[in-house]
Amino acid sequence: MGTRMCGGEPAVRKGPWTLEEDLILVSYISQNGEGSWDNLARSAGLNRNGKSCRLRWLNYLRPGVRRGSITPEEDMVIRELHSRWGNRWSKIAKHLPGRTDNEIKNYWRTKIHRKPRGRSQLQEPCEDAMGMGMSTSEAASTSASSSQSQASSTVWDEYMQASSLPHPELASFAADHHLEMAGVDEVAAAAAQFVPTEFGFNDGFWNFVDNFWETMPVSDMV
DNA sequence: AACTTATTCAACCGCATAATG
DNA sequence: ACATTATGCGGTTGAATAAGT
Repeated sequence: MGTRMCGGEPAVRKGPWTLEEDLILVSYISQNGEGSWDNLARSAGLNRNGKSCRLRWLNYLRPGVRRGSITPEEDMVIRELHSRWGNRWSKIAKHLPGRTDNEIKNYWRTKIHRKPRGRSQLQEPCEDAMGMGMSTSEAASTSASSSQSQASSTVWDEYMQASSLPHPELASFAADHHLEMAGVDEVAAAAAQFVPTEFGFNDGFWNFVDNFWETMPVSDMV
């Protein structure tokens, strides 16, 4: 996989992103902003198509993207919103700060609405993740995914040291994640005090978000 | 230890819609 | 009004790895 050759011409790269590509993409966007993805890919010198760049940025490299296990509160929100909207992953993701549609979709498929793949279908019935005690596979997944997600964190480590990026505006964060949520202004204002000056959000911010879910009934959200 | 099966999740694909000329 | 291009979304796949035998 990865690069495919086509009549000797180097094809547009596919497959997993390398550290170098991540760095190129991040530093390019930090200087020129996101959008115009096809053009961005060309201008940045990335041998990728625009869609691939967009996906990589939105799901993994963008500041504020939250990694790690889905919390019980998030699980609850996902279930509630899915019951209301169905597979509207991006819409659901807007109500889960830092989570992406892709991540929620994967979570739903693998943890909530488990549909066995592969040969043996006679596996255990849909185990309900409501138990929330993360199953053994959950714990395993953290280490399983480490190889790839670790690449991203390494990128950030290097990037943080090498660049002096302006801090992303909280407003844009709120716009990205809370747009349709009731009380967005209050959330943004209250969360602002936790936002550190460096790139990214600190624990206080996420604690705030977690607490927010406890106090904000799902039914209050648009 | 070697092999098989199950699981996870990053990334791709195709389609729909929006934006632009 | 139409054609073309860009963007966004949801479904699906496949490599990597864990778990089981």
